[in-house]
Amino acid sequence: MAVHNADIAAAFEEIADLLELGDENPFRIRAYRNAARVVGGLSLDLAARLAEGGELPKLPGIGEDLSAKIGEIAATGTCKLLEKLRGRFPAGITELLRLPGIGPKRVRALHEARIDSLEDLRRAARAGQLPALPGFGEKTAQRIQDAAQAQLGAARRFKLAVAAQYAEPLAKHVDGVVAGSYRRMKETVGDLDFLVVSDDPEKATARLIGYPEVREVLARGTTRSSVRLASGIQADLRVVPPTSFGAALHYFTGSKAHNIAVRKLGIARGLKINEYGVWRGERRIAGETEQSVYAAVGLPYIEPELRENQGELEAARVGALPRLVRLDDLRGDLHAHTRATDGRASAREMALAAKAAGLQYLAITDHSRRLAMARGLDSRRLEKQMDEIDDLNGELSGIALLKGIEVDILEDGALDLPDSILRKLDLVVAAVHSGFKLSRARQTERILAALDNPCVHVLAHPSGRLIGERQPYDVDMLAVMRKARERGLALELNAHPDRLDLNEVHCRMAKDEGVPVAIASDAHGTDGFGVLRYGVGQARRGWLEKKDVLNARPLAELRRWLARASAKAKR
DNA sequence: GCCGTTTTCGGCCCGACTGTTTTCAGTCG
Repeated sequence: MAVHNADIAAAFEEIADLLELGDENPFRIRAYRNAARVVGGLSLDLAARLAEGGELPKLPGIGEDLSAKIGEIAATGTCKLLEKLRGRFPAGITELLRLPGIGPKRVRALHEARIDSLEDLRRAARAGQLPALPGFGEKTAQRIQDAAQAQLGAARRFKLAVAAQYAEPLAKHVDGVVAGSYRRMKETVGDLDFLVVSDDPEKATARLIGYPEVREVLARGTTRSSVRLASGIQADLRVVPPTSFGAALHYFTGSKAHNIAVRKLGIARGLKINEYGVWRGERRIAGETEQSVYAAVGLPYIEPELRENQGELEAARVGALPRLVRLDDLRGDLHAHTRATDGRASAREMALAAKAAGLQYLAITDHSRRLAMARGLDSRRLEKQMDEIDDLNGELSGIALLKGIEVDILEDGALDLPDSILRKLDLVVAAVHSGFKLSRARQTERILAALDNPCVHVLAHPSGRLIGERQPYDVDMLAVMRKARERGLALELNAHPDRLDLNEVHCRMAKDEGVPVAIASDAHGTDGFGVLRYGVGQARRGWLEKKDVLNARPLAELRRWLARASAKAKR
């Protein structure tokens, strides 16, 4: 059973939770949480590296002890400390920590009253036992009871595109900007953070509370308030004076780990950084803009998508920040469907919509025959579509159509259409749409075999995940990347907000491995190109620059790349 | 548990809101 970085991170999180329940040194607990975050966000597979006899890289905040624990968990799936801590508390008690309004102190109080699970908690709440516990009053007890019953423990996160539908109108309503993980373009958003500049906080707060979608006011203070919207999403509002705008925006954009790291840099320079500014003693020396905050600690501006304390501060210090790809860098789109299969528009309509979206080329890549549900194309229908595209290219100006296919990778790694027809296309995108449950070894072997087919140019949605719905299939992504590199192929970053696949970690891996990434809309209708902005957001979180993105190249250059990939295959 | 152009020991980000705790702890972001 392979141990993944996510498993190591989960073990460290659980250790942190259990140490917290044991009232251990908070800085030791923080060290474990930090290690969980660092390991979880790493593109290098640590267990695989160790299994090959390699060394662990030097990781920030991970010293001798945590390195040894990584080795232990990589080898055995667990570690002695974790097992010892698990023995100290009943199984499942950490789920209580996930409830809003409950932290380690109250979980301990519950534990002492023999309340050790969500089920125990519901029973005790119904029996009216909670208010009598130390540190609990009527209101706390009621809040916890509501949360336990509503299963709020499984903190709900919203896909970025869904959050956008709530965030943007509300930002307009309160005349503020959205900060938080939304601004960092994280693929899912837990709550919405709004920042309003005003010398009249009362008025700004009243506007939030008066928003028609507000269902519940969770907190209401002089500068900060929180509400829950009808959709279930929580919105937090902060009001600051104009002189503090930059410091506040920086603070509320996060991430928390990035902010802590920046504040530490401040401390080293004798500065205090909070949401009101950068302070030397009583004097504010910066804070009107985010740039001024970074400048105060000797750094250039850092883009929000990079602010995860995953190396961006070190890169900033040595002038090595990436110049992140932008939406307007995209010249074309390499994955779109038409009515011929499961799309909703004709090739002509899609071409015009792509042109209107500012693109210069669009690959038509309908499904292949195996995907019967989508009326996938066989060779005969594909030939017909190719003729249609030739005609359209003769007729349309300002947009070029590429003849392509999204061909299924069958379970044995063969492609769903014969090479004889695939060779006639401009672009072949290969994709897995079945057999998600294959073992890691078989899945990897299957995909590597498909990438060895000389006709293939791009691997679509490489992990197969659907955010919040379907786990990625188990595949050795590093092996896939190395094969793509060897063959001169690209990997797709499918920009559909349900997919965002490659994820940010794999984007960074692709960059490190020198594999170009195609940011593709997978549009099924003329309104399908708007999602490219989410793909670009994810690419930016993965440190990708214009030069790393295949479809940021002009058409002539793309054609040369496609020809080279094909020529390489023929050798 | 980590870490060092003040330190190998003694620090470790900072502030707001709530509820119950009569002066502040717990939780959250």
